[in-house]
Amino acid sequence: MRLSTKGQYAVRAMVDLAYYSKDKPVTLQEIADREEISINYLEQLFAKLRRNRIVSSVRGPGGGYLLANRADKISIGDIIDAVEESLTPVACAEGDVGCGRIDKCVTFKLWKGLGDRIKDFLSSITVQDLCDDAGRMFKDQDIKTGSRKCAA
Amino acid sequence: MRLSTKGQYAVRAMVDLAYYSKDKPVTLQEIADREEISINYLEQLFAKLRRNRIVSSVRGPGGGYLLANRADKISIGDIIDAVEESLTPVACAEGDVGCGRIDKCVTFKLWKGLGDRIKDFLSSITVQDLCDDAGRMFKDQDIKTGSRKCAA
DNA sequence: CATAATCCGACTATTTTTGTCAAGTATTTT
DNA sequence: AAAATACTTGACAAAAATAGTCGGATTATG
Repeated sequence: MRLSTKGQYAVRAMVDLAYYSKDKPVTLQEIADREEISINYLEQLFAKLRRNRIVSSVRGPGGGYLLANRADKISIGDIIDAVEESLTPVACAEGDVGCGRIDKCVTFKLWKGLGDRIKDFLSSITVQDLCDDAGRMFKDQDIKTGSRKCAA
Repeated sequence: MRLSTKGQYAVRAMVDLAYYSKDKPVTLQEIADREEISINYLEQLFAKLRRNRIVSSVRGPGGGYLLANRADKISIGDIIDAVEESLTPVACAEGDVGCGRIDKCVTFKLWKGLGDRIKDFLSSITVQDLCDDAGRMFKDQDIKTGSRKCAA
């Protein structure tokens, strides 16, 4: 029941981006340095984030990435959905249809229920919430202090 | 964020066991047939379940497995804990200690919160609950109808 | 044009998952 | 005691997912 690093990195990168992009684009290089994530790997993640319209990009010198929406409109669930395949704990609980034998499957309701809890929780927390936390935690310090060394 | 089949199989097998073992032990072969799970794989799972005192075993002809406790005292969380490593979404949220930088890590609270929700939910549902569901669903039919063909 | 940045697709190594297999141990029935 | 039944253990292995790398193409700026 582990979230892949893909999801963890994406959340960290998004918080970092929200925290540092006031108006001008932030480059992946900056984020990679602060968060200590390979820039090549970040590229993959941001490609997905862009396709899902979580971020927007500006090419060329001076370019980089921006949030596509207000930070308080982007939930953690949105981010993980974008880079990760799914938040449902088992395949048959995907969507609402199940395996076509819902009425006969004892465990379907269970996994569906669990998936709903997970989604509800992650939808209830926004990038803005985490940025506020970060602001309180770091005040003047650089935000990177927090994410460095920490596995999550 | 997928539960491995190990966890899914274990839950199905435990419900099957609870449903069919009124007093006498149920053999793995029976469970394997009904649930269409490789008996060799089931052996591994039941070894863990036994070590965690979720089930007890009876050897020799006529032997098999029994629940070690009342079905309403065994939660789904117990089962998954026994066969699966962990229910925490990220490594650093394991236990309560985090990475030793809790006070500096922006995302720790998030993952800890998610893990708590997952655990709370899975602890709130017991094998008995699922058996009751199964009883309502199948009435006279064989319970296996449900689990067969269903990925979960 | 040179440079700084994103964009894109292919490739690879490692780890985890999902089993299988074989030989052995313990127990009960006959 | 022998045979049948069932659990135990540990090694092995194929397949899938994860994590990360690499090279180059594209785009915009100055």
